[in-house]
Amino acid sequence: MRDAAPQGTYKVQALDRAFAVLDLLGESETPLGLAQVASSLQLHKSTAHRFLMVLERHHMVERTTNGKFRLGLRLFDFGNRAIEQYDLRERAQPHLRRLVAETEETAHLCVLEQARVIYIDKIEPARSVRMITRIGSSNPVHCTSVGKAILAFLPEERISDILRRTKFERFTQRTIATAEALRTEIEKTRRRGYAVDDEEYEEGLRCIAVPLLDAQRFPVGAVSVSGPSFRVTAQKLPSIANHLVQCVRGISADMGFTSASRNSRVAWPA
Amino acid sequence: MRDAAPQGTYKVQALDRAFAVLDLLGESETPLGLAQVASSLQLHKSTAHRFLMVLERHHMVERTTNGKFRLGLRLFDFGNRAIEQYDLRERAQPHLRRLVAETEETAHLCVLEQARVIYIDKIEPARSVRMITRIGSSNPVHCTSVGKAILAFLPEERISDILRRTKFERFTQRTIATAEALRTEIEKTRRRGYAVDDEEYEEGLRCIAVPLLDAQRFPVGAVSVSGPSFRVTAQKLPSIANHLVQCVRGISADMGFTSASRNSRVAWPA
DNA sequence: CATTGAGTCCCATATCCTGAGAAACTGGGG
DNA sequence: CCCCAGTTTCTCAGGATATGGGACTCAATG
Repeated sequence: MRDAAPQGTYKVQALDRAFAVLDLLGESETPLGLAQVASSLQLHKSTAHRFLMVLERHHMVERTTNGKFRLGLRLFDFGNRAIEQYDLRERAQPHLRRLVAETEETAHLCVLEQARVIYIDKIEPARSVRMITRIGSSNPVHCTSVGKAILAFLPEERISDILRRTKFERFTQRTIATAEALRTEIEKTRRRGYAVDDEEYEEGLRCIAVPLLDAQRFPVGAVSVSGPSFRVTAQKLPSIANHLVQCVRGISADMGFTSASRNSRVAWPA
Repeated sequence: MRDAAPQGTYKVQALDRAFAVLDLLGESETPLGLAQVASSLQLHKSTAHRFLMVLERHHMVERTTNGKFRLGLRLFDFGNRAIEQYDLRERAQPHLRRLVAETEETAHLCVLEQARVIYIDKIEPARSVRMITRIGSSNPVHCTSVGKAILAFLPEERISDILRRTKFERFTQRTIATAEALRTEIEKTRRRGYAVDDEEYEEGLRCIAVPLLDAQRFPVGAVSVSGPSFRVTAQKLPSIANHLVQCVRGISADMGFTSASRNSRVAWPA
């Protein structure tokens, strides 16, 4: 769905196909039968079958009792290992919880990957409309507060690279649809220190984000607070931003991102 | 590490290799360079390189700033999707939290996959020695309370199948090392309704588990409470077991596992 | 400056994957 | 009970596809 045509200089057909299978099963709400997989991906049934058997041997997919396929728990294992290397998530959690307690709105923790932001954690207030975000999923930068927050503190070179790769898809009336508009928005963000998404991604949803800077003032991620526009009003923005800044400061301290530049950045790449 | 030789009738070399790469990166504490990957897996430099490039294109691995490779966040995405299909985890969480509050020990939620148990959630008490379990990882059935709890309520056929496939690796002095011994242990578990792991997996760690039964009284998982032996004493076992039973009952109710047998089990395979 | 080791890239070859097709199931309905 | 349609499983020979030898670059080291 996201990147339908995985082209590139290096190719291993079998891998592209295998990931296409996993993608398909991941997108699907319900488990799929062999025939469905084969036809969806235009694979020969015997090819699809072989792939599924191999994937099953690796526990990347598993079969339900009625013989259909769905994603396997090995992926869950891998996912946890992957995220573990970012101990950011773990360290940030207590701070996020406090933030949620203070604001009573949903908080997200994100990092930038390539030209998109990935949600690596979400904390929801005790009772609230449940947000539809899925941890692990990614969004474009141009229509999210976290995207703009990170963008604003990136070196110019990275910014233009990312803007070049962004498609500026429209989601609502207010979605920022051009690179120029986003540039002025970034400027604004940089000045006031926090980014706002005012129903630019979803009707009725307002978000506000602050970047998380490492010792070199490089944005390693961002924290946001999101809620329905009628609760997250314009007047409340500064107050929420303040909570966000406190939260981010706490995380920075925990991560050892003190202003004194660290001697090595080996363990903490962008 | 776990299953070093992924043999089977169906084979796709490229996939086996790709997963070996992911495995390697997942096991490794630190990111690895191309040369390390190639030599660890006995792959040619150029082969390893191509795989890593393709995996990177799919975001299954990513490069740190110093050019080394580690697991990518796409895996995190997949992992979350995989676990989402088990809404068990989500539903169970509040109950687990309460259980942890009551017992002040760590709680785990597990399911059975093939012949091993997989930890799909872990809740830790506010302050406690941190347990080393990693969510998503799997353990054999014979040395864990959850394994025994599930085993005890499985149909005979499945039990013998699993016992046949278990290697009865020893971890401590007390590890149950034979199928016969495990059988009598299972019998005991069935009678008293809860399973105990008395330092059978790790020195000084005692666990107690209760199975989570669906409407057909089929064990879909298990919940356990674990803590240092000096706190989780023999006298406390019945009391903890009681909390566990309450917890599991709550989850069952939430999942709709009422005693009245449900009309369809399509959505809930083993 | 030579040397060593890591990473990137190209290309002819043989290996490994592909997909046609047939067999084995499954589960309705007549 | 039998047949049929749909699905899954299995086999095999041909050829597309991944393989790995090797050349090249770059950086670090002596």
